[in-house]
Amino acid sequence: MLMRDQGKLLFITLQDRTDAIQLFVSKSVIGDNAFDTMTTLDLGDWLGVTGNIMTTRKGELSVKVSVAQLLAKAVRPMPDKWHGLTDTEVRYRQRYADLIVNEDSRRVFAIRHEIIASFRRTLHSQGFIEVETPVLHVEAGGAHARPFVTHHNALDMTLYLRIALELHLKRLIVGGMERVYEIGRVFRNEGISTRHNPEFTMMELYQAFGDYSEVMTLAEHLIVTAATEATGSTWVDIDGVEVDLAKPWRRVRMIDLIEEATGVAVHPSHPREKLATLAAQHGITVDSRWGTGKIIEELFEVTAEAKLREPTFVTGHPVEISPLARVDRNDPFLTERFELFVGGRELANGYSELNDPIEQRARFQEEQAAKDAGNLEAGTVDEDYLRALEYGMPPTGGLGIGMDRVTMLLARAQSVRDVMLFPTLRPEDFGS
RNA sequence: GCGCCUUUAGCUCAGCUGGUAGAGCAACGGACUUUUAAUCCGCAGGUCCUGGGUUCGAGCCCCAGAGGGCGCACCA
Repeated sequence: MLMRDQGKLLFITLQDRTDAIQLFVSKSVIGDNAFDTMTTLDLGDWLGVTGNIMTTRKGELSVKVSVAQLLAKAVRPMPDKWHGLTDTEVRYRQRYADLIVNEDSRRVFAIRHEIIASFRRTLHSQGFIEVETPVLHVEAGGAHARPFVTHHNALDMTLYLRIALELHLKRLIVGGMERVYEIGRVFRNEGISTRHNPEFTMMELYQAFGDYSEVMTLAEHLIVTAATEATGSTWVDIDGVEVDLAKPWRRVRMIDLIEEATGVAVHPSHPREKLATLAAQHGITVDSRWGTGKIIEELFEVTAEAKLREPTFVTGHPVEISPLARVDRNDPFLTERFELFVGGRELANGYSELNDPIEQRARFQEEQAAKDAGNLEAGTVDEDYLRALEYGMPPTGGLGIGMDRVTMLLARAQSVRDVMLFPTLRPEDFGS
């Protein structure tokens, strides 16, 4: 609440999560004692009132207070009522204070909620079942990332916080659930930036009898629908330019984007020496362990990725960098995979799932070999997952969307910390 | 991990060539019966992020450290 004291009259702005209303408090109405108590109220106190609706002379809809009750006292001084709270560190550490004071902060988290609710409605309407899978993993698979490591005392075993939802959800496709999704936290033990927080929220879905093309269509539908339902518009700001998400999104192969950018046609089947030379010309230090697929990915990241302002599905990732994706039915060196880029940022990733247990084992073994050679992000052989595939997984399309980044886009936030209620920070020093 | 920037009252910020710390709002005391962050008068409020150093004297200069921001790296 915020008070304007006028002697024998008080004007108080009372605010809750939905709106604000003015209170009109007259000394002659509530009596001297009650009035004196009211004048001791402070900015931020929680107040309950009863009274009649009235309009003041200036036309402000108000509650003419007959009874008021202090519900809770704000003992700590509120931030400045005009300038608000702008110190980013305090806004992130003391989100409660930020939310009390900054309407824009409340707006961002309202949008975040509406986006997630919209996703759930869309998926529900298309027959997807929401599930929950383990956060504590015996092996951290489904993505290339360094995991957080923890320990279970009673079982005396090492456990990893999940880096992806993928492998458990596909076990459920094997189990015949056909359309499943999970919206959940994943953890990656890596750097922090305006686009990265160690824990973040992913939505992953798997659709039996689908493929990467159908899943791209679904990704587009999910995000455009969420934009409309959460913000009332399909327009977003990308690097200062207004872009309409409703315009159909381009689909283009990674190797074609590299050719656009460099003027040189590339393909994972080309001689490694040729690709390594091209990469070096673009300032890439080529690691001796990289195959042609990894070099192509690096070329894409350096020459093309940052230019992808408008929503773009980049497709056809090399097999080498896509251990869980099915090989392209028309090109044995590429996969039926895509990543969605908006404003130069990756928002989503998906593919036609690899469902051949023999080929999957071979891919896992390559991952394991890379890990043994010192690649900390490489995967391992997940025997239970292979056993699941041996029971038979139907052709399946899979999709993962970074919910925080979608929220950044739709809420027009500049940092991922602005769309997470409690971003990861170093611990605060409270003295001793 | 590297670079740049930043840290002064509860909040938002000033603080000159090094001379002993300020404003507005909030708080506190008082006046006011139709105000819209913003009436008027008065009063109080400080580990100038921390620790060293230079100096007669440091918020300011130097060194080291801490928190935060941004960029790079990392993040398929």
